[in-house]
Amino acid sequence: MITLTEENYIKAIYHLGKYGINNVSTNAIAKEMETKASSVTDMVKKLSEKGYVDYKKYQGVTLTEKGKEIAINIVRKHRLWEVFLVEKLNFSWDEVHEVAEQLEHIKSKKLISQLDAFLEFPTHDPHGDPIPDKMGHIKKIDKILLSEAKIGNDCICVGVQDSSSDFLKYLDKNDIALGTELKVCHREAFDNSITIKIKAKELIISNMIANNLFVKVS
Amino acid sequence: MITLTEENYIKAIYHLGKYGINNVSTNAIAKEMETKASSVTDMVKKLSEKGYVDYKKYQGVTLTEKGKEIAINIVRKHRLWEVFLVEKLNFSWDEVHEVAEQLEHIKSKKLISQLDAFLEFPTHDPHGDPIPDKMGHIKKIDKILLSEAKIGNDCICVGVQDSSSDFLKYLDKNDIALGTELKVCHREAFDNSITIKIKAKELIISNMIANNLFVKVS
DNA sequence: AATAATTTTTAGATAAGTCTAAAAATTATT
DNA sequence: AATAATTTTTAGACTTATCTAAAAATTATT
Repeated sequence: MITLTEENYIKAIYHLGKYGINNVSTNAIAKEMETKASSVTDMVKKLSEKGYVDYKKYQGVTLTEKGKEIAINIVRKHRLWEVFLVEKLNFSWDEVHEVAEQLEHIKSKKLISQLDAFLEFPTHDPHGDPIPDKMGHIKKIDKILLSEAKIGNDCICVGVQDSSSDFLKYLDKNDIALGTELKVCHREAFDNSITIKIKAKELIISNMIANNLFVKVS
Repeated sequence: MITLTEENYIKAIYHLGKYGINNVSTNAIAKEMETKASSVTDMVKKLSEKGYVDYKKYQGVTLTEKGKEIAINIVRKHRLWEVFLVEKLNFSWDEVHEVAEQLEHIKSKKLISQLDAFLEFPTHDPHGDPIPDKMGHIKKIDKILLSEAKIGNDCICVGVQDSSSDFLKYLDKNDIALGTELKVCHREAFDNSITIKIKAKELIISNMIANNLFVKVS
């Protein structure tokens, strides 16, 4: 059996490993998990013994296939629950994360397959992140950061990088949601802020915002 | 903060205390929790320090108001989730318990109040047990055991005492569900088995079955 | 290449929850 | 009312996951 703590470590390693980093460092995990490096070393040894990660002293860890399977399943559960909370229980997209963090650890194959069907097999969660299917396959969409879009591009919002409450509330306030169409009008050389047009309205967006919003160029 | 283990002990004490027993014994809790009496003593001391139970050595425990509140909230969550599983995710009534045991520990007030609304404020779970409302009030219905019904009584099934998979499957097999109407035709003096009539069909039911099925005499 | 800075690991301690075995208290039996 | 049986508690040990502080290894800097 796998414990809740083990699941959380595996999930953290998965998320850190996604960005091209193959040997996830002890310190990175400690930061992500808000714990101490020494605790991470202990846990990493345990995960290694159980076959969830490959680990060599001082070299960081990489998920094994077995570990990756578990991570993807947790991500799948997390994202399906997020869809449920937004679609069925009227949560807003900045409220779902904490609750989904709890729900993702519920163990029942039937629960998840039925939930998936009940939600009509959604492919993306409320933040635009893809939901792995039953087999663990993840559909990648060719999204770019709004900060990388070119002047004149017509775009459609497809996801967020940061899903903190503050960022999502900012988007809500400015009528930016997934599916919103916008045009990149101007980039200010000095601070890389950009002017975008949503419907008729113009809006100036800081580089930091543009760096956390994914779009698809149409 | 209250731990998962503490919640489970409080729930067990609540269920044991319901049947008129005021000072729930260490051994009874140990049996219910499938653990050892010594573990119970340790935990009961902790629950007492935290103000969830009144406890005097060798005298058993009673839930305080604070403890009862927690217990009722867990019961509410458990039963709401059971309704969700049956009504929305097509679980059968013998499959819901295990999963609800996990879901009942999810902490989010909004989740439960929204789930309650989504399910249209159900008053009973799939086994006929009442669902406490937001304030912890529990509506009692005047149900009796089928074994206590008199010959000639017209009854309607309103609940089960035992909700083990075996018992519920037996009921399914014999077309007995909540809401099913039946008439008590005959009681066999020797073994207290009774003959009931459901629609046109007659069925002989052992005393053990009749002792676990709640009915309302109409 | 030697030293400094950083990262990682080890060693030992702590808290939660459990266990076994033995002691103490309660309840039942003669 | 004394003894037997049962229940409950205590004492000490174990596991999981955490921590601090110090040691070891790696990486960066001069």
